Amino acid sequence: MAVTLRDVAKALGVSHTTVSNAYNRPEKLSDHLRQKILGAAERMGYQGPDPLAAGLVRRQAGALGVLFDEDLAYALADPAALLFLHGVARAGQDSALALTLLPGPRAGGDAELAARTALVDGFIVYSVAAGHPGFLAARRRDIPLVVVDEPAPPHGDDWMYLGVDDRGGAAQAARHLVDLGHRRIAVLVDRLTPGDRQGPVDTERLAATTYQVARERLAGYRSVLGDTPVIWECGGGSPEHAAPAARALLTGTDPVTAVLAMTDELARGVLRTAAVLGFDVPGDLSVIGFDDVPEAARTDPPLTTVRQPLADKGVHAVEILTGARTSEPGERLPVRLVTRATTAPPPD
Amino acid sequence: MAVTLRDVAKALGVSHTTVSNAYNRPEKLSDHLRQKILGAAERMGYQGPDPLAAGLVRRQAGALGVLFDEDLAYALADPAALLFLHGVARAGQDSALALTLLPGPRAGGDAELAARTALVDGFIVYSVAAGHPGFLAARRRDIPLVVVDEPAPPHGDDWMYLGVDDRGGAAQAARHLVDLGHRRIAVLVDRLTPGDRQGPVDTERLAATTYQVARERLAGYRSVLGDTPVIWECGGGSPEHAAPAARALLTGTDPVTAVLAMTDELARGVLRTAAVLGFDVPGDLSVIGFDDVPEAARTDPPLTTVRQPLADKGVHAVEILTGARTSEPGERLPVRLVTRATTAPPPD
DNA sequence: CAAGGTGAGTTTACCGGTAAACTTCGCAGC
DNA sequence: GCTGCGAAGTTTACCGGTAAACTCACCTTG
Repeated sequence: MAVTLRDVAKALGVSHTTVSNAYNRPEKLSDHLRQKILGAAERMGYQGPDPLAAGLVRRQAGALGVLFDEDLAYALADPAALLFLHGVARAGQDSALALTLLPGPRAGGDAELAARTALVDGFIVYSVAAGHPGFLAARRRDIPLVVVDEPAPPHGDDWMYLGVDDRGGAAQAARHLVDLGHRRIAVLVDRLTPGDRQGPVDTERLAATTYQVARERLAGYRSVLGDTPVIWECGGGSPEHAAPAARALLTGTDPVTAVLAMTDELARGVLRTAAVLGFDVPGDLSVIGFDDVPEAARTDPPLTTVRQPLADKGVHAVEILTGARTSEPGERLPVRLVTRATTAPPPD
Repeated sequence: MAVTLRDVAKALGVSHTTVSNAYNRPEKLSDHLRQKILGAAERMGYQGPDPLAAGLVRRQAGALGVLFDEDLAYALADPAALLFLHGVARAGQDSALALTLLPGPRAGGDAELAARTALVDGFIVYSVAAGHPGFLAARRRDIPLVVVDEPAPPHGDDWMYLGVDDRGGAAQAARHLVDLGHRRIAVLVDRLTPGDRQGPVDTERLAATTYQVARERLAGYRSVLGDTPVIWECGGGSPEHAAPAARALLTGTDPVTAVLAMTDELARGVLRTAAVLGFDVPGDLSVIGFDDVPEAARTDPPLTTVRQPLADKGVHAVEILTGARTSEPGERLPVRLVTRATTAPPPD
């Protein structure tokens, strides 16, 4: 039987509220009494006010929940997600908020249950599929929720939303290639819908796209390139997932001279595969990524990519959640092309 | 005023317990009534049982707290901490536990308050200075706590502990260099005590070491090398922190032929500085790290290092905390030298 | 000297649930 | 026809706090 606040109060002959105040509102009692109470508490083995009980009556948990699309371990392995989390952590720290990473839907854990019962004051939903059970459960709770990137709000005001100018960034990247003279260009996308489907994308498949970010970036590429580019779905976001696609696109009957990868991770995969196949980048092949994760500056050669402010996005998300910043509906942060060394005019 | 469980019960003329059971124990009531209750709840805008209230009476939070030595953002930037977190996340997910990252002591946040009030069922303390206020507060709570690496238990049973064979690993690394013929060897350590002191370490400073891991690894190095090696304190753990030290050691009057870095991050810094200064590794200089983070395999040339099972450590920590694994007091996981390409006999 | 303030506690009223023990009722077994 | 029993609910007793309103003695202040 744990010692409670009332036990301490009884032992000292004071009211339990006074003991509570000794912990939470030192100014409400004399210093002398406060020391006496704290001393007695220590002696009696009282652990201090129970956080759960305090949280219940205060109606706050002191933590922010972060929801990812997949496994937590996967999210931590993704440089973009990680950088975002950096921003969240930094901002959360400033508000003395802990960060609660919710278990993803993949593993044994039940993502819905987790989101329904998580002890948090708000949710940050990072790039999650529209039907994600955890997301659905989180939405039902009446604590603030901000969606980052994905899913896009169907009506514009279903939930607070924070994204970047995916379409504009993609257009910039495509424009850069066209300006360099490229005509045979391929687009690499991780996924168009949840699942691990891979291979070239036809019109029908393209129309079935559910991921909003993929849709926007593709729209951006196509706004410059029209229908010409081959689009290839990789079935996953890691560099390894890009290898088969890169191999096919570089060694096929009509090899491309440039690849627009929808993420830096995929771009890294392309770079690696190109090196293995003996292609020179950017001599034989140009590559552009998207995100500008820290690794992008360290690839060989350094990756030309579209920079989005990932860490800032994390900071913004927290600020929107805590009300420190008002979000215009559907806010989108700017992006810009960072020209490094993986792009050049096509051979000949 | 939010709708409560009792409101729903009243509206349907059933007992509030029955409504509670509709959510938590479906088998305790008929399917028909359950659907009726869930439907009414939906209609009335009831959000489901309040997690805080449920947590209070159940005496559990459904989350594990993770405590780092510094800023959260810093911890997320450290590959070793991150890999550890991977393991924790994986294991936590299997137990349907959320991961609560506590704000560190650096930023505005009060680490003690955070640890005292965190809504968690247990603490994982990762490599934290002995006097860390958050750690002290966490210890006072009567929920399980497992310390990883740091601080070492003064008496062996003050808290559950999980570490690795730092001393043995360091000895292996030193032995490898000696076997190759190296005699002028320097040791790079991030810190001996909290703070950012940097420079060569004299006997007095060495004796003042408070970080247990540093102490153990140094002991391991010195068990092979004796008092001969120069020890240099970098004042921090990032690759950048290693640069001044490397510069001094390589360009001084009596340049070393090998560096034992206490972490891979420092080793990476040495590699980088050596390259800048035109030293060939391993021709002119041998370097050994410690940890074997993923980056270690990708340095140029790939880093010889002492591998410790970081992710497994995370898994173990969770298992110990949840009681799925019994920890022998002061358990230490094995390490082993991974010989890659940064070590060779000294020049001439 | 009465009115008003302030410091230091106390009283009272929740916060929103869950679990264990208990009641009822229909039905199978002997 | 009596006993036993499981299913389906209900009753009762907490869980461990916090906040707002109130009391009361002691000071100021005009």
